[in-house]
Amino acid sequence: MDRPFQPLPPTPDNVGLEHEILDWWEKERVFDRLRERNRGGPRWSFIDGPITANNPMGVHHAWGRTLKDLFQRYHALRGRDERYQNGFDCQGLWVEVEVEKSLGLNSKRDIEAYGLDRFADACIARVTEFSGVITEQSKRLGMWMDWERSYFTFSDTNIEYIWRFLKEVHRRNWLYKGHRSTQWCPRCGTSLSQHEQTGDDKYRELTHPSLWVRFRLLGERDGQSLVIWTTTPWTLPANVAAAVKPDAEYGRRENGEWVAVARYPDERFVETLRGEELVGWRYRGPFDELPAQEGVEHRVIPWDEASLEEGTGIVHIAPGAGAEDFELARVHGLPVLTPVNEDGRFYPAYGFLEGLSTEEAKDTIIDALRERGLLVMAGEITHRYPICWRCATPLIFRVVDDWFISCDEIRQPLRDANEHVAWTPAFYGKRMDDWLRNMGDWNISRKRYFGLPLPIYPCHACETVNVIGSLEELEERATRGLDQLRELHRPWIDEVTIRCEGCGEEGVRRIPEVGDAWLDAGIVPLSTLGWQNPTWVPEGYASGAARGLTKADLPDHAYWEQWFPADWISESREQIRLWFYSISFMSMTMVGRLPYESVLAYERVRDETGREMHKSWGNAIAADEAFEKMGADVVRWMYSDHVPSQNINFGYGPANEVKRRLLTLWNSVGFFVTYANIERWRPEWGAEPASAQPLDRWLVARTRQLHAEMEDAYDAYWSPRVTSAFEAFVDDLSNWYIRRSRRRFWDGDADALATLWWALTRALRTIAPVMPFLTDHLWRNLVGGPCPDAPPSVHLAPWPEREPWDEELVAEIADVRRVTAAGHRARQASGLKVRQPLRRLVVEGAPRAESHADEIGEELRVKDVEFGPVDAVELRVKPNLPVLGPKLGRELGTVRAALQAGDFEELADGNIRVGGHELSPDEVLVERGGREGWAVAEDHGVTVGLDTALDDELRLEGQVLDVIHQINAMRKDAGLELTDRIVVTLPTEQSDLLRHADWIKQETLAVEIRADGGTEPTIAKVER
RNA sequence: GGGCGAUUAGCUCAGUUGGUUAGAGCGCCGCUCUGAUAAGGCGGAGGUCCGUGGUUCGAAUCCACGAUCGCCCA
Repeated sequence: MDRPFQPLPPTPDNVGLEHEILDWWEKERVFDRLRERNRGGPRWSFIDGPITANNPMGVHHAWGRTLKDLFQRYHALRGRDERYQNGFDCQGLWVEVEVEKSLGLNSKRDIEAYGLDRFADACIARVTEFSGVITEQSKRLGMWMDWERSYFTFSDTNIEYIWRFLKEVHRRNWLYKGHRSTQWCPRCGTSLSQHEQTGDDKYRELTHPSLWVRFRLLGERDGQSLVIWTTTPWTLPANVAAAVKPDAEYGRRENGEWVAVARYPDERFVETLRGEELVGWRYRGPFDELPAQEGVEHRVIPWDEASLEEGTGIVHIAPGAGAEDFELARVHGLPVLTPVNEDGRFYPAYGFLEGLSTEEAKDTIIDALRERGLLVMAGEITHRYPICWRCATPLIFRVVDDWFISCDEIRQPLRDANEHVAWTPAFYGKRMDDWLRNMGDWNISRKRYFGLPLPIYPCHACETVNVIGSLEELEERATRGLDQLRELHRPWIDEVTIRCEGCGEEGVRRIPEVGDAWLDAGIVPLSTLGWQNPTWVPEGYASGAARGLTKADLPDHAYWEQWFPADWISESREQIRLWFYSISFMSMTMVGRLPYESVLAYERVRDETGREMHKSWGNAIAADEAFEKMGADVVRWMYSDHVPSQNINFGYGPANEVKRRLLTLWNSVGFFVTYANIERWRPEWGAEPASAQPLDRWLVARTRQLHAEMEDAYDAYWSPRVTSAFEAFVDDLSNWYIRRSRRRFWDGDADALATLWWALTRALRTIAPVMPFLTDHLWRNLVGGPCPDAPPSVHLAPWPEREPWDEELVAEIADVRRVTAAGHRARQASGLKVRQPLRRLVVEGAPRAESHADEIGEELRVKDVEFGPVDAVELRVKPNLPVLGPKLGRELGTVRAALQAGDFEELADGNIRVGGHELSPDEVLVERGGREGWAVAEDHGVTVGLDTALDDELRLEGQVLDVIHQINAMRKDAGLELTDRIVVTLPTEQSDLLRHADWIKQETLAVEIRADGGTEPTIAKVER
C-alpha cells in the first residue's frame, strides 16, 4: 500500500505511543539535537529548585515538573539556549528521618550507636537510589533535563559555597548564638525553624489534661491562693511566676482563691482588686522542694497579653518551657528553668520526675498536685496542637542554644528587590512581602547528623568565633584530622580541629550542629553557576558525597554572569517562605540582587473530590500509576489547564474527561489522514498555504490567530489560556472548517488537503510543550514520514514567526456562526429538522456574514438567504452601550428606559428617534420577534427569520434526504468501505424520488438506482 | 489580632484593561448532523455572580464594611 500517512485507530493509545516516542527520542537523540540547534542562541535562564531525593516523586511533584518542562520547551521551540539542570536536595532532617525508618532506628541515641559514618553512608545510598528513581519518573513525564548533570546539594562544592556565605554573614556581624525558646521535637531531638514549624500538616487535634491549680500565696496573703489553668502539667515544675492582666479585675472567693472576675461573672467575690495591685505578691511554687527550684522566688508579674478568653485570667509562667514565658523572663529578669533534655525527658534536678518524658510525667504530676491539695479541678481538653512536620510527634517548647542569622539589615533590601519581581499570580508577590516583613532571624542550626556541617569553631580559650569559608581555609588552619577527611560531613569533619585566629589556640573544635537544609538549596543560584570561580572545572560539582552521582561541571564566573539571574523560576506556593526566601536571602547577601526575575507559583494537589491526598486514606495516586494509566500527556494537560492559584482536584474522573476532550484533535487528524490517503496526497514541507477558497483563507487566518494567542499566553506564563485557546481552535477546525469542507475532501480537493495539513501541523507545534508525546506522534505521521526534508520531530521544528492574519475574515465567520446558531434555534423552535429544506431565511444585524450567504444556506438547508430587516410584528431596540455610554452619559438612563418601554419611533432611514435623540443604526441593537409563518431567533444582536412555509417540492427534497440518510446508515451497517459502490433499490411507492436519482446516487456512491422494491430500501455492493 | 486569597448553575470550575442576554465541562431533559458516527453538534431547565453600601451612564469585575472558608504571620 502506498499510503502517505498511517491510518489512525479510533482512539489514541496514549500510554503505548508515549513509550514509543520515549524510545524514539532516545534513539534519535532528539533532545540533544534540540540543544545543539539552540546552542549559542539567546539565553533563557531557568534555575531548578531541588526536589528531595528521598522517596519516589508523587503526582503533586508532577504539577511543578510539568510547568517547568512546559516553559522550557516553549522557549526552546523559540530557539533559546537553556541549561536544563535538574537539582536534588540531599541532606538534612528529611533524609535522616527516612533512613532512620528504614534502618529501624528510633532516637538520636540509636543513630549514635549505629555509627555516624555508617549512618552517613546509608543516607548517601538513599539519595543515590531515589535520585535515580526520580530521574526515571521525570523522563517518563516527558521532562527534558540534562539528567547526567543534575546538581546534588550535598556535594562538597555546594557546601563550600554555603561556608563562604556563612563567613560573609559572620563578617557582617549577623551570625549569633541565641538562647531562645523554640519549638522542639523530642523524637528528632532538634528544634524547628520558623519556616518549618508553620504551614499545613503542622497541627493536629490532640487531647490534653486541663488543670486548674492553686498557688499558695505567702506573706500578708497567707491562706489565700492564685488559681491558674494549664494544659501542660509538665511545665509546672519549671514555674517561676504568675502573670495577671494589669487593667483587669480580679476577685477573691470566700475560700481564698483569686481568679479574674471576667472569667466567672456569676460568682460572688469577697474582695476585688485590679490586676496591677496583685503584681509583686509572692507565692509558694507547686514543686519548690525540687533541687531545680532552689532559690527561686515566685511572684506575680504584669502581662498585658494575659488572656481573659480562657483559663482563670492568671497565667502560669515557665520561661524554660514556653515562648511567651521566655520573653517575659527577659523583661522581668526571671530565672529560666529548663526542665527537659533533648529527648524531652526530665533532668535529674527534677527529683521524682527524672527520666520521665513530658507525657509520662503527666499523671505523676497530677497525682502529686492532688496529694498536696493544689489541684482545684482536672479535666481534659481537645485542641489544635503543633506537631513535628516530619514525624508527627507533638512538639514542646525548650530553651536551647541555636545559631541564628540576623535579618534586620537584609530585610529592607529584600523587600525593595521583591517589588521588581514579576509574580504569577501577582498576589503572591504580596505574600512574599508579607513574609519578608515578618520574618524572624534565621535559625540555621540543627542538632542532627547528616547535613551541612556548620563551619563555626568557637574558641574555648578566647571566645573568638572562627568561621571557616572554604575547604582551602580549613586545610590551612587545621591542626589535626585532615588525613581522614573523606568529605565535608560528620563524623569526619568533626575530627578536624583548627587554630584560633584570635589567640592561636590549636585545638578548636567545630560546633556539633549541622545546618538547615534551606541553606543547601538556597545557595544553588551561586554554587551551580560558578559564581566567582576563577576557572571552569569539568565535573567540578561532583565532589564529596556527590562524587560518581553526577557529571555536573563547576562553571566559571563568566558563565555565572551569563546565566544569573534566572529569567524564571517555578515552585509551589509554600516555597515563598522556603526556597524563594532562602535563594533571595543568600544571593542578596552575596551579590546584592535577587536570583530570579519572574516566578510562577501554584497551589496544592487534592484528590478528585477535593480532599487532601494521603497514602493512609487510600486516595493518593502514585506518579507512576498516573503516567501508566492516564498517560503523561493527559497528566500534563490537566496541570496546564488549571489556574495555578487554585488547588487542583486530580484523579481518574478528570483525566477521562480530558481524554475525551482531546479526542476531537485526534479525530480531526484521523479525518485528514483518511482522505489524504485515498487521494495519495503528499505534503510539501515549507509550502505556504495558497488557496483562494474563502473557507481555506479563513482557516489560515484562524490558525495564525491561534499562533499569536498561544505566544501571548506562553509569554505571560499563563498555561490555562494556552489550553483554552487551543481547545477553541480545535472546535473551530473540527466543527466549522472540516464540517463545512467535508464534500471537498470527498472530492480530493488538493487545496483543502493542503490547507488542513498546514493548519494541523501549525497547531501541533503550538501545543507541543503541553503534550510533547501526542504531538510528536502525530507530527511523525503527518510530517516526518512523508517529508524527508522536514524536521523529524515537532520539537525540532522552528517556531514560525508571528504573521498578521485577516481579522476581517475571522470576524465574518464569527458572525456566520452566530447566524447559523440562531438559525438552528429557529428551526428547533419551529420543529423543522435540518433535513427538511426550506425556502427562505432573512438575516438582520450580521452584515459581515453577507458574503457567506451560500454557506449559511447550506448549513441551515435553506435555498435563499437574504440580508435585511426581518419583517416581523415586534421590534425591540436596545442601546449599544459601549457607543452610547460615552456619548450620552447620564442621559443614557432615560433613553434606555424609553427604548425598553417601546417608546420610540423607527425612521425611514433606519434611525431610531427616542426622547430628544436620533440614534443611528450602529448606536442601537435591533431585535425582532416572530410572526405567523416565520420562526425568529436571535443571538448576540443577530436576528434571523426563517420562512417555515413548505411546498411539494420542498417536501420531496426532504424525503430524498431522509432516504439518503437511511441508505448511508445501511452502508455503514453493512461494513462497506468509503470507496465501495452500490446498487440501490427503493420501494415502488417511492418512485417519485427518482426525479432526484442523480442526487441520491452521488450522495450514496450508487451506480444504479431503481424503484421496484418492497417496503424498505435495499442496497447491494457492486463488485469491481 | 494583622495580612493574602476564595465565595459565580445540582457538581467542578473559567471569566487580567468595568460594556449588549455571565460562560465551559460533568449531570439531567429534549432534539439532531450523519462518508469523524451516539464521539460530536444544537436546544432546554438550572444563577439575588456571598451580603450591604459606594463610585460610574453602566459593576461578577473597582472601593468600603460585614459574613463564611482557606492560607500566611502574630
